[in-house]
Amino acid sequence: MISYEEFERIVVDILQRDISSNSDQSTAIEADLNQSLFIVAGPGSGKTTVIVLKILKYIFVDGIEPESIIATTFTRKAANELTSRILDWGYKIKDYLLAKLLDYNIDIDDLRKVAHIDFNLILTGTIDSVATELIKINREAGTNLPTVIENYVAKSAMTNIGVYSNDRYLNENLQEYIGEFSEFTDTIKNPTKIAEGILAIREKMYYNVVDFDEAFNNISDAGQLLIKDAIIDYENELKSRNSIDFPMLEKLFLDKLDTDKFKTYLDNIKLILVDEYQDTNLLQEKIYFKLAKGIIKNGGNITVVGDDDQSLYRFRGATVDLFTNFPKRAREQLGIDVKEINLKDNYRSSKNIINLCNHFASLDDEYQNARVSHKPPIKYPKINDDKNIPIIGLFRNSQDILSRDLSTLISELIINGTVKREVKSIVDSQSFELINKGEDHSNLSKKSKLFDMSKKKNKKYIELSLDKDNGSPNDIAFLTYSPRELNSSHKNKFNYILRKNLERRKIEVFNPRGKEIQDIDSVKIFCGLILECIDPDMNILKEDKSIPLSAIRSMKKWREEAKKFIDKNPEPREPINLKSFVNHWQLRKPFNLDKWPKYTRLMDLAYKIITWIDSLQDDIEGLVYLQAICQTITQTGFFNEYGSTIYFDNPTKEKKSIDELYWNVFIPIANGGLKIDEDLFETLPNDRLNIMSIHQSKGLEFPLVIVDVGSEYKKDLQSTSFQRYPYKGGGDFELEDRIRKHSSSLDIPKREQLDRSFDDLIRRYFVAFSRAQDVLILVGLNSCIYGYSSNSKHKNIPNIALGWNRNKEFIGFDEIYMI
DNA sequence: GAACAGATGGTTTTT
DNA sequence: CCATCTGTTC
Repeated sequence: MISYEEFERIVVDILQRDISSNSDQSTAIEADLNQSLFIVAGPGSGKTTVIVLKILKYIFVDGIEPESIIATTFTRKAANELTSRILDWGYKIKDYLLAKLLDYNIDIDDLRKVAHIDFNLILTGTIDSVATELIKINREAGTNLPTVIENYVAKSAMTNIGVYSNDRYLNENLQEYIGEFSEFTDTIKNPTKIAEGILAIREKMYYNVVDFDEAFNNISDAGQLLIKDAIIDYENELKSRNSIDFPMLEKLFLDKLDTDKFKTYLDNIKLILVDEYQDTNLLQEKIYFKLAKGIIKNGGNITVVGDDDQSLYRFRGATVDLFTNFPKRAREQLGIDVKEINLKDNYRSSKNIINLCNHFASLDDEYQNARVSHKPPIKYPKINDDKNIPIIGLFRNSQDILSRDLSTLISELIINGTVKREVKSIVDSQSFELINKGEDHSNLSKKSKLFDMSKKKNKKYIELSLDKDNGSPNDIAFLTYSPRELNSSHKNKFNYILRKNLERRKIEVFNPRGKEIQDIDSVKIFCGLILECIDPDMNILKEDKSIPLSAIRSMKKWREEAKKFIDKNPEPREPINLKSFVNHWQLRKPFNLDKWPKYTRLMDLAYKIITWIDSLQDDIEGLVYLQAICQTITQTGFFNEYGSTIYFDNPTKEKKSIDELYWNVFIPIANGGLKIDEDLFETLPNDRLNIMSIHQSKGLEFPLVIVDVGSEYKKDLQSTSFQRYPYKGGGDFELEDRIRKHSSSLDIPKREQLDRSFDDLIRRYFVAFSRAQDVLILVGLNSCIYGYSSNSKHKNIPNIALGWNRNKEFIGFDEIYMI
């Protein structure tokens, strides 16, 4: 339709993107239709731009039909962004071309072709959404499409059908087998946890394409036999309801691709583009390769884009080797030559931040063996650099002081638009070396010339500023290993203290994952009130000896809070107040009715109780919590005998139906099995400071990024080591190894479990550091940098995020300006 | 209410 | 492994 040169010109004119200025990008976009590509795209290298322009180039220059293109990515959020970018840019170019063709009245055929382009026909989405869509389009006439169930439904089904039935959870062999994947204990007795364990094993079997029959036939271990039974029962239950879960969906799609119905479809596709390919697992690779076979026959190509350094989804069966070895695997299985392109120019971050990221990625020698071979460092293409602020360190003696100083810094910056701090010292590699040798604190300043600034005459200052017109808390992100505000024993963690400090300074914080739903006050009262009504003296609770103690504790707490709440005599008091309502329920004494009903749905009781709890009806966050609870009540009712209904017609039935509610609704809530749908929070005002886990920050960027590298580490404790310096691989890696033995085409991972654990940690902090555009602040306790003293010995806390390597050498960073 | 034994649980993340 | 909670005993 148009030449590539014209396409390039239009992109400059209409989209203000100069492709030709970046040779890596233009090679990727310009490539011929039959040239498959392996694009290694470092952070901030504009990979979405490349993907979108590559698609548009094939449409406008090569005349490829949009319906013969598939583009997938890893998360729904990223998929939405990709789709809207394609539509936005695609229609901008189309409109421009139409106007131009009309003006000059060049070629009526061309005009017709351009006018007919419908970008909505490009199949974009996650692999699962694409699978669902294609299964739907290509289904046999008259077949019923299965419903895909969400994780919490799967968990409830596995708990009920797989673990609770036949009292499997009481079997010691099963408890021990699941316990083998736990770091600290030998047996797991909690039925919900056992169900999670079985689901994890099963999911890994799917994702590593294990032959189930073969694996199941060779079992002798009693625990494994029970797992097999649980999996079979679970799958039969789903089948009988025409439901599938996510792993089954991908397997189904792979199988369907072999059927005749799909043949016509495969004969017509010409391009598949996969983003975030480093997070692909074997099952997904098989799907992509099967699609690619058809595509290559049609003269098209498969292009994968990703960054091995940002692979964070091992828990989903992702294997970074599939990415690093993609050219080799494609040659062997598809018989094609794939061209490797490195997008190394970074348009996101300042020079200092890029230097830090490069340095960080190269600190650890062993890590280099896990990366794409000969990977070039990230480059900084800009010439003019007015703001090149050094990496800043904010370290204090206690969490209180740290949160106070950090929150004053943030609030001054947001409220005044600018903030200035004196540089106390500069920690450089020389001082790192001395610290590593265990030098006395007071000796350091003498030996390392840069170390102590406080006595110098020319004091140094660092000044930060936010964009005057557009600056907002949104420009700042606080990244942490865990966004939790409370620990397992409900004690406040640093995130909580920080949030309180910020709120005191009028900075609102957004941290939906900070609290589990069972820690929300109104939820505790709500659940406590329901329990008070249905099981007044806890008789049923006490009788059921298998309820985990931790759940009993939480439920007792809820009841106490509920009783306190009843004593407050909340509104409404007419026609009946809360106290008498609960009383009537406890005595099963009808109110406004002739006799007590034969049965009541739990939802009906729940809706009545809500009338006394304002926050669950009025504020947005309350409504989200309420919705999560109601969902649990209705959805889990699906898989059990009484269906979230209490029967009063005979005492045994009443007891059993209430006991079932404990298992299906209240124990999961108490054990934290309930997840809140974060999309529902989107109605919240967006001028809040984000506290998020590093995972959540993937794909995002912020002008100012604060990374928590050690707010919780006072000592070198084993319990925190997996967050900073693992001493062993852990259960996930053990499971990975065991499942891989049975995998159809993947070997047992070559790297040791411990090495993989280190690799993952390095990748995580690489992602964290590379989110920053202008300023990166590392925060933590002083003990993380200067060590802690115990029995007058100077001790260090090894920490990957602060520049240790896996040989326990403290290499550190080039320079950190301590404020 | 102190001192102690025994139990308990421990991160992240997606479709 | 270890911090923390619960329950018991003096």
